[in-house]
Amino acid sequence: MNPAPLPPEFFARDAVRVARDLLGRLLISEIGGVRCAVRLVEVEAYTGPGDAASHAAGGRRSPRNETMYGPPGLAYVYFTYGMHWCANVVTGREGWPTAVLLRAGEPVEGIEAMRRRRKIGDDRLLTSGPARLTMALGITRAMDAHRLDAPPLWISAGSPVPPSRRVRATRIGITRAKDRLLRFYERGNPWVSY
DNA sequence: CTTGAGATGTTT
DNA sequence: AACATCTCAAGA
Repeated sequence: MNPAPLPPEFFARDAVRVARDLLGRLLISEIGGVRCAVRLVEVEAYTGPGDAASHAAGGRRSPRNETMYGPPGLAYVYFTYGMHWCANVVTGREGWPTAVLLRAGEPVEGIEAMRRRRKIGDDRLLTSGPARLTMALGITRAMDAHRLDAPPLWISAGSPVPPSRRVRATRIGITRAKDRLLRFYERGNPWVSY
């Protein structure tokens, strides 16, 4: 795993700050004997029990969201819409459910493997959505509660770098607060939001 | 290139 | 209902 991983301390902070510092970093998977990497270009912070959009809204606990209450630096992978996996990183302090959803990336390594896992002709749709991202990288339930500092899934500690080309983002509903959604590209313009 | 609707399947 | 994706359709 030559690119050194981000240590658990990196995630032990406010979710919005972690989200901001995640943009431009490499998310790397080694699954099924293949190494794939994407540069993160779109993330979304879930800020705690007061966040109505969070699985832990109101402090709710369930078998599904249990990982959110765990220590920072864990992957929280959940099943949604009866068919898709979405990957988050747990942030903040243990027992205080906050996380950052990994929404989109730019393919950097293992593009052929990503094309095999995604059955679509348009490369722009390879990793331009939270579930497209997990499909391309081979992330499933098995990665839930995995500590994100070693294979099969981790994030490089290398300096953030802007994407080299535009990657389509999924369309976001109007209920999403701008201060929780962070991305490098917005409607074609270089853009970083806080 | 953009928007929109309908189908898909499970958790809450 | 959910705010993910795919497909097909239509509009600018």
